[in-house]
Amino acid sequence: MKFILKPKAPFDFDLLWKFYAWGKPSPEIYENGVWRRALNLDSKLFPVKIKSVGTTGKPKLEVEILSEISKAEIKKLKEKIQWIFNSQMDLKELYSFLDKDKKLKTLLKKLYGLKPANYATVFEGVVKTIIQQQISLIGSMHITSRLISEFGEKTEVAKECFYEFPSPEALARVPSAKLKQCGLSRQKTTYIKEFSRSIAENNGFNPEEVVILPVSNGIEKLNKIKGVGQWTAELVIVTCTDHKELLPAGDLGVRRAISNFYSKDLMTEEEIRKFTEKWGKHKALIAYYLICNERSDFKLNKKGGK
DNA sequence: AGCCAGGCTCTCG
DNA sequence: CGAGAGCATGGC
Repeated sequence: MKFILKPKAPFDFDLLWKFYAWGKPSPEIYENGVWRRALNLDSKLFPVKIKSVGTTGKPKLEVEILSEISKAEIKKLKEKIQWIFNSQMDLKELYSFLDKDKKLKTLLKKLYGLKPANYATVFEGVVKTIIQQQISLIGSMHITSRLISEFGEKTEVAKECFYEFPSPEALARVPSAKLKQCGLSRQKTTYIKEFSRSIAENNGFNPEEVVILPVSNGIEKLNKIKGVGQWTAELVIVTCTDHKELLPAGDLGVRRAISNFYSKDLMTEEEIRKFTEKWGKHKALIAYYLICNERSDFKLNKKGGK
């Protein structure tokens, strides 16, 4: 079955994936303008395909579900999809803010209609962000893809594979040695297994709660997870919740993007915090725009991947 | 070839 | 406390 989603304008569906298309399951795959992945709702797996059938000014997304689905399930899935694409986000305030700044204004032309995606779940966000610690973004993407291909749920429709991120249960069950084979360090293997097991066993901590908590409480909760320090917690907050006022100022990528844009030597975390005070509640979004701006000429997977 | 890349925990002094 | 070791991969 198919239905149409109408995101809040402006919204450029394809723009985001120019920066993140990867060709391997992340678990989403974006090819030729079509985004696909499987989504797990209450232990049922739904293969989903999405493409843009509108324009940036009048955005429309065609959503196709390639399995049996009930009315109630459609409603839930729709909410999930809107969440993942942040499609209802209102960019008006951000844009009038950027427009008043001579330098930031230049971002509007290139990145008009860009919205940041959210990770589908906080669980997925935490695991991915732990993998990203210390190593390069590309390196972490390879490892994450292997994890998904090996241990994620998948379903095939018309010879196309749809992947879902591995469940806590699945990752808790996988022997450490097999996780390590994906390229994870010994420590990261332990962090991910312990975190997965604590959720699978339902030890009272539901990471998804973080979405509705105030930032400081969310970070506090996340910091209790072994393997999650300040950097990881802050990244999870900006990539998994609506708290876009938070800026992960200690992140090297953020520091570089902001410093470069203003032709300054790499600023320290403190300098970044001071410098971005005037950005108010738009901090994370502006930083996100700067990172994508930097990446416009940056190509992933040059060699076609292995 | 070897260093660096979107850190974190544990250990030691 | 603060500094330092150790860890893993891919890219340059």
